[in-house]
Amino acid sequence: MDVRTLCLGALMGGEATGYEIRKMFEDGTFSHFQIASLGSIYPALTKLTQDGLVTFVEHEQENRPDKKIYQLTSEGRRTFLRTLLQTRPAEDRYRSDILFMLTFAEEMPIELTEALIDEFAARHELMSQQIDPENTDKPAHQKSNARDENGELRPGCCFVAGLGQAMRNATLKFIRENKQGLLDELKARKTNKS
Amino acid sequence: MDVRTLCLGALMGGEATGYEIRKMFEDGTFSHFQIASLGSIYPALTKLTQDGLVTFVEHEQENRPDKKIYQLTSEGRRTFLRTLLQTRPAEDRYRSDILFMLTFAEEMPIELTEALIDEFAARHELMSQQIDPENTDKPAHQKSNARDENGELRPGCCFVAGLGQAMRNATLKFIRENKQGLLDELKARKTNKS
DNA sequence: GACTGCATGTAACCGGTTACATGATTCG
DNA sequence: CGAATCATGTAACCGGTTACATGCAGTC
Repeated sequence: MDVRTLCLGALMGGEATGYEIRKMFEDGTFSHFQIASLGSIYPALTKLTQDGLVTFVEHEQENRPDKKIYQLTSEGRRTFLRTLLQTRPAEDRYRSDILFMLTFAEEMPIELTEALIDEFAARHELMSQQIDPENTDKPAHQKSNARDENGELRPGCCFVAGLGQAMRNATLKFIRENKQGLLDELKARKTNKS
Repeated sequence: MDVRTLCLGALMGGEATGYEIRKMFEDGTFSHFQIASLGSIYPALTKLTQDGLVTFVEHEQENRPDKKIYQLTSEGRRTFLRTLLQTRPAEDRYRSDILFMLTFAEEMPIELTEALIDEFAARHELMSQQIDPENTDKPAHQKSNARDENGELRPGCCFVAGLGQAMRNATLKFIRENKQGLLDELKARKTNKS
């Protein structure tokens, strides 16, 4: 799925600026399973405007560059919905340098192994907080995209967020339960060899 | 982490052909958290050979193109280890078209939602079988990379594989427990609206 | 007869990242 | 006083994917 489609999806939850769209992928609703950087979002939005799938209203701001608040056109909405129906979703892909590196735990100093595990846990802990199912406490002006026009939580979002949460919890639990075991075994091996 | 480094890592478990390396990322040890396609592996291997980080022996085969069996040089090994020590691992990224699509469950026919969930579950189930911690039953000629020269399971690999397994299990469990709930809620909403 | 697995390789293409440019404000 | 947040935009670059080329063996 290219950034254009992703942007259309982001705008399904209501109007937003390019900057806010990035936040949805960085912090918000979509952060666990899609990414997109500003360098790709802005051109995508421009292209979508040319194709008539989105429109924007320019809001002047003092001491700040003008805000472009984007919105789906009815054709944009239709196009996105059609895409949903027609797209064969690509395979999921999870990339993790840390896990790749940990595969070689034997070959590196134990302190590094521990540091890597801790960093892994810390990062996931952070994400975990961001998805917190009842992230209702966020300031109202933040486009969360998880609610529809009536302010109701979209069931699809709940489901997906819940799934993300379940994954993270399992990850963190596994680390809590197995980190020490790994470190101990590595230590044992080292003393055996020397 | 670029494909070159990934290839070096793949060869840490012993010699392998380009084709076998791809399998490690497709099916094997690394399949859950890194990917690499043949189109990137072969050029990477060529480059690594030029740089003296790997060598290969050509094995003639009948009725088949020659096999190039690659192996780390001692410099390759050193380089890889240095990379492990020096690299700041990039952020983990999980991309899932299916989860993105499911976010918009409200907007699509219930059958599609169900089909997507089922496909998601099926794919994860498949991966789950591939990582099966005691995947000892695989034919011996398959380079698994999970064992060291003495045939012992590398503790790092165990840990990472276990983590992958824990994630998958949590995912599948969540789906079992919440799929029907989501579908029911979607149905309820539809009848409410009409 | 078609497809999959083994086995290597090349090259066009494309998409996204990174980095730069600009600039005020607020927080630590 | 520097860093981060808000806010947009451009362009070079790069890395990897996709598709093509080749060919035999075994399976469905």
